[in-house]
Amino acid sequence: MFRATFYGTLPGVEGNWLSPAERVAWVRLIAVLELLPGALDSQLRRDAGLTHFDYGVLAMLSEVPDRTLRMTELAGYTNSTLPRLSNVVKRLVDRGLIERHTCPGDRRATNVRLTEAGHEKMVASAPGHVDAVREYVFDSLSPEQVGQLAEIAGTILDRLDPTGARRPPIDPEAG
Amino acid sequence: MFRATFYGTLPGVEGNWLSPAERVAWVRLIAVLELLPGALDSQLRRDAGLTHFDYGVLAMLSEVPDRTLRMTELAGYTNSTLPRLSNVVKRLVDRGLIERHTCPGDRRATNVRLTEAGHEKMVASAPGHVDAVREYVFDSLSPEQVGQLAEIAGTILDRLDPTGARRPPIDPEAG
DNA sequence: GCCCAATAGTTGTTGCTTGAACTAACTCTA
DNA sequence: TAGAGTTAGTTCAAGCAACAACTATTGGGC
Repeated sequence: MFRATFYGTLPGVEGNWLSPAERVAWVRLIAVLELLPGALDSQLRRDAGLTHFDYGVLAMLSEVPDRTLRMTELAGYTNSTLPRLSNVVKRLVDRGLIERHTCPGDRRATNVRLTEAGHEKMVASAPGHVDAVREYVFDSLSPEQVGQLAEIAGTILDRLDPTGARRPPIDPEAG
Repeated sequence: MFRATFYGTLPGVEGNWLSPAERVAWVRLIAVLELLPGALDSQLRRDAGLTHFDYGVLAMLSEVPDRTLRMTELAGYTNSTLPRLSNVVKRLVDRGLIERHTCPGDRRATNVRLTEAGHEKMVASAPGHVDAVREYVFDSLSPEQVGQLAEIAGTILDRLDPTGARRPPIDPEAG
């Protein structure tokens, strides 16, 4: 068996390399990072004609009061950027799933609102998507592991997004 | 505070929704999935002029015997596809970091080999990249969490890649 | 009241990924 | 030793994302 450690060490070269345990965790995390988004995208494209990002936008809107959010706020909550969101929103508007309104109070700003057709799209596609999420992730994790995953991902997020601007307020009792 | 749970429940609609604990874990995992690849990419582009995928290709080659792999094998180990790898390899060949050789035994196949320049590129960029990995991920995780992360990611990978074709053999003692 | 900086979005360009064709080479079978 | 089917890899077109440049609006200072 050869020593394909993939990341984290280069034999004979000085460096603050990862430990063996860290290397194993890192290789697997990278693989999940590379495979899971594609798997989620495939399921949603096939069953709902939506990208995972489209779904995230609609899901976010479907759960806020009045089903309306500012572009900037929505970009933050979907871990995205304004230019990317602007293009996606344009397509979703063309498909009648959301609508744009210039904010009356601040005419620079744009409010995005889920339409009734958009809500119906979510009603039709969310259960199937959640089934896929269960299949890929939660069905094979123990309750302890779910808690560990939340802790670990939260810790990593604190490093990636120290200000917390990208995290919408969550009420764990909701639902 | 509103109830932005983002994924996993649609009030008033039937569905096998996620539990509150699962929702928290899922929202955070999604955020890591969306932010971490971009963060790794930025560091490598800035400091080494490589994408994270480029780096993965070079890293994989740098750690196998003779620094040589088949295209198909390399595509599998980098969680990629043949078309994608084909384009990336073309660019890396143009930059002199790797070279292509038709396999003598099977003239359909192509062997890709890390050049000396490619190895030097890795020597120059790997330590900085590992520092970034530490900063984003491992510096703030306990040893127990590293083990938990390996377990959890491994379990998810079993679902995403049941055949294991995408996982190179790993020797945790290596390094 | 006017000017300058900051904020909110959009657009346009460039590059990359994906998926579908396509070529070339190999293997198995009759 | 054909022919059929499979495997390896490349190429092409379409769609999406990142980055930079741009417009429009607001607010603050003099």
